[in-house]
Amino acid sequence: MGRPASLSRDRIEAAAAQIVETEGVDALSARRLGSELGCDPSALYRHYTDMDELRRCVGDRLLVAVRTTARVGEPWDRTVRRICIDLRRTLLAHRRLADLVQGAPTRLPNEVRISEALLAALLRSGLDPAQAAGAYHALVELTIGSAAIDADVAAQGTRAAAGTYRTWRNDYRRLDPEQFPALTAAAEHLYRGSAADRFERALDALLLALSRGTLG
Amino acid sequence: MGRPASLSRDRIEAAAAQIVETEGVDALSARRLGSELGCDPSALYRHYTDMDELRRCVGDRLLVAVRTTARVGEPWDRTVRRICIDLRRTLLAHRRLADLVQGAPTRLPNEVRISEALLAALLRSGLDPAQAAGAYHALVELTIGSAAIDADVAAQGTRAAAGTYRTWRNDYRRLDPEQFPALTAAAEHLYRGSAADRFERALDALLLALSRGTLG
DNA sequence: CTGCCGGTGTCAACAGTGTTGACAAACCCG
DNA sequence: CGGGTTTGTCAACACTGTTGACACCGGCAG
Repeated sequence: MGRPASLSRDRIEAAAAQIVETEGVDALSARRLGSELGCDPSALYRHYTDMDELRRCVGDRLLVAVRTTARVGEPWDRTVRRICIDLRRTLLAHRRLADLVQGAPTRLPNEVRISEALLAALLRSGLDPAQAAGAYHALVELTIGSAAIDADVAAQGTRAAAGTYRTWRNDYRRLDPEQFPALTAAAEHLYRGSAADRFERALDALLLALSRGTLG
Repeated sequence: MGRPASLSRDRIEAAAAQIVETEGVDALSARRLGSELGCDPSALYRHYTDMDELRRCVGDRLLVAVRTTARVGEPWDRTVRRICIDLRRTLLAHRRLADLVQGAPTRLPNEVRISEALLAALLRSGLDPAQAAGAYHALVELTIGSAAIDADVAAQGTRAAAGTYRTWRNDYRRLDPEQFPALTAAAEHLYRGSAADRFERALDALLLALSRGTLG
């Protein structure tokens, strides 16, 4: 009953995802989305309580790109590593998508799927559920944190990012060596290589600690 | 020469920090700050190019609370641990302060001070500058990530946070065990204890990996 | 069939936001 | 005293999320 719906959560989220992919999350506003859908902005409030709820749903939808199907014979730590790297890459693929996901867990389909895959791999490693939960939290914090920190620079593209990193190194190097001996000494090595490499090394360190039963 | 200034970066930032401490960063707007200072909002643009620049400066100012003076005879890993925990606590102390700091490094006074202290401790451990830089990145990513993830819940206060965590556990527990065996099995142990405890365990795992020269 | 109930989209409006360009006040220097 | 310069004021623009009244229109009951 009622007037036939021309909108649906699916159609709305598809259009919203399109906007986010091409223009970044900052371009996603009620009016912009309305014009894309050919409807009044206020119509969106018939399907979502908030723009915030809509944003969370779009954020989760974009997480479909994270692959979680475990490959046969793959060791647990390779699975975990692959998922975390994929998750981080997906978060960085769209400008500031990380903003939509960080904070409270959404418990939406894709997030649940990724959590299940991570925990399954951790349990497969022989950890008991409590230890697996601790490891899960540590891995997610590192992954989301890395994505949040790198989001702005990653949005520039790799060429521009390299220039930005060089600028930062120079800024640190130019500090007074008397006052900041460690920082000036290490300046040359800060923000070296790609952010992805730095993340993977941190991830490997954490995974090694996990495999030795350090955490939990 | 020129009209005598009634505003200054110091006075502006002090008022802004006051607003952030009492009402959270969302309350910090040009108009709100102007009314606090008894001046027109547009006057702020004589002292900062952007509201974004102003926010970064305020964010850095609030980092004064992070203690970095190394205690005599303190082992390097205790120093690192203390600074990271203090940094995370400070970021969580003000509603969404983490938002102001994450992203690009500001290279403002307090951030430089904290970076210097962290790198000094890492160099003291015997790492070479390149390894210290890698360790620094890993530690900062974990710390900022933890703060970013916990920000919303931490703003509720510890009592309400416990209830929120219980709700999440219940949501995960109620999932279909056929489809999500690992998640339902570990649900009981997710978001257990305080977020600070979870962070410290992750931090310890990372520190242990560092001390064994895993990273870098 | 009529009439109404209720879901859906439209419209106008409110209260915010950051930001800019023209203007005026107030000082220093020549 | 008359510029020149800095600093704050004012009004305006282009946005944002959100709400309440209204109109549309289908299915169901009488």
